[in-house]
Amino acid sequence: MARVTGDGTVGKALEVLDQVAAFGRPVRFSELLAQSAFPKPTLYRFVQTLTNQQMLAYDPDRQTYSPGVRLVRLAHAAWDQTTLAPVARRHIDALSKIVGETVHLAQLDHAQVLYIDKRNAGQPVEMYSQAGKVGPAYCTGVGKVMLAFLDSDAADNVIEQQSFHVFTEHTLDSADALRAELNDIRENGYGFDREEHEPGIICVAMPILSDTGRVLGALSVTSTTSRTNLAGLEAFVPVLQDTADKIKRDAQNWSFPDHTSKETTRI
Amino acid sequence: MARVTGDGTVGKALEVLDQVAAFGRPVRFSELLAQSAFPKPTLYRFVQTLTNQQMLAYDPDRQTYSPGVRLVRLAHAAWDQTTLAPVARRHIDALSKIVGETVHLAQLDHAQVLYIDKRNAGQPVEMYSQAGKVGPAYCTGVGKVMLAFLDSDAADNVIEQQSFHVFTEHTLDSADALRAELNDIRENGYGFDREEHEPGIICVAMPILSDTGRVLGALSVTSTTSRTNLAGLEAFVPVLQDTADKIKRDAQNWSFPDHTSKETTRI
DNA sequence: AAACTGGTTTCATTATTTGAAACTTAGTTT
DNA sequence: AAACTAAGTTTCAAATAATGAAACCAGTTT
Repeated sequence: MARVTGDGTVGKALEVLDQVAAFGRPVRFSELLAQSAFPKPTLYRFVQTLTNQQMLAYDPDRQTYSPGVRLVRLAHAAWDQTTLAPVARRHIDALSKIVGETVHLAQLDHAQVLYIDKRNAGQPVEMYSQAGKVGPAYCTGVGKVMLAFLDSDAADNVIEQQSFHVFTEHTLDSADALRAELNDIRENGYGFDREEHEPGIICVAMPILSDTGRVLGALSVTSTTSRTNLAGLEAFVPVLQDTADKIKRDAQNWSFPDHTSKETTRI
Repeated sequence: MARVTGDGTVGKALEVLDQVAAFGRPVRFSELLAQSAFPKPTLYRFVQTLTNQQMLAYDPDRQTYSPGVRLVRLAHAAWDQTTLAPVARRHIDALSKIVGETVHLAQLDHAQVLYIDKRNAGQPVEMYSQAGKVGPAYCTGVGKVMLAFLDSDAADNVIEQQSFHVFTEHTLDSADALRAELNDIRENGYGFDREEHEPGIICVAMPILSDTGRVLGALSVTSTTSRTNLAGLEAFVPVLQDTADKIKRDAQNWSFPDHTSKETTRI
């Protein structure tokens, strides 16, 4: 019988790590145990191991576990090497200046949208508090445009995992409704969020596709129904397209500076 | 014979993850193999597992691995729940406004200094590019003040792992020199970086200690020898102390808002 | 003091990891 | 095109590590 987790011991340990992170607050061992599939000593050892490895942090005063600092270090590397953020940075700066609205850069993680960067028109950026956040794929602009351009196996797989929780009266509430919408998006090359996630919040979203057609990520410009409407947002499509093209191009040419002997450098 | 890694299979897998992250750029399997202690099939399986788990990302076009996006999501949770950043935010904002110099907030990760937040006097913040960076503990202000207040077993362990690479003519170049310095710091309650890491760069650093005496992190105010000197920086000690106390207090009272039914929320 | 709760350890059983060797591509060279 | 090479992948028996029922050890509560 195939295990849910797969990937042996390492997969199980990472499952525990996710479980802790999902709590959103420091948790006690017993709380984890209560909702864990693992027997007590097994879970105990995983938690011990992860704590040793600084993947979890243990607060002896409160006797709680939370995600460890080692993750912050690793994520810095991930953000820098794997995400579109470093290549896209200057392009979304420019985009946000032109459109004067909030701009998001996102990628897919499992079946969710992972926000990688954000420009809050005008405001200085508060990065870490935003990047790393996840959102639903089926009811966000960036989510839908990315789904629309996945190959159909991958798309099916992701669609299957959507919750179709109804946030507003415009939320797409079924796989069929979503598939229809994805067809439209494929036709147009871009998509909207029509107050599907939060009332009064609308956006235009544009996929970032590689030359070979792989989905690299997505961009969106967000606004409110009090300031504009879908037609108003649609006017941004050319500049969004242009920005997406530039990011695509840079992402493909990007080659990492070879700092072979990297002694730790000044922050 | 005790393994270096310890922590069984999970520890080994995480060692591989670190190895990939340390490269600072996408790497091929063969590059990893060349510098790995693991035999080919073992390393191969670890890389496979980690990729399945999205802890690594595989680029099929270039046939390279890099740290995966799952880390970004996990780190968001870590930054939010485990680090001092969210509690310290308003205090370091205030501090940076008062002193008008660059302010750092750091914690220890393994034997290194991990920068958690930063205020770049005046400039708008560019967070992600900075938070997550690591630096040496033996030649930075924040590193030394944290070491000084660790209990002696932990300190010994960390000191043992320092490279004592000589960056400038003022860099402490031995465990003995460092230990002497740590004694002074323990006496005073704060410490300096006397151009030990980079010529012309100096700082005052203050540990953030819990009521029970545990090291929670450290704060520093950084400047240049062209703008001020150690005596000038020492004038900031009272306000640094005050800020550290406030962060300590808030960290201890901090209780996480209980969003039990956390549907994904807007970014 | 007995019962309970939350956390930790033991140890024989079981399942997983391990790695030498063999194999498969894909790319070069003769 | 055959022979060589390098990089990546699979096999399989032996070695090792993970597993979890049960027992144990604090503190607390009844």
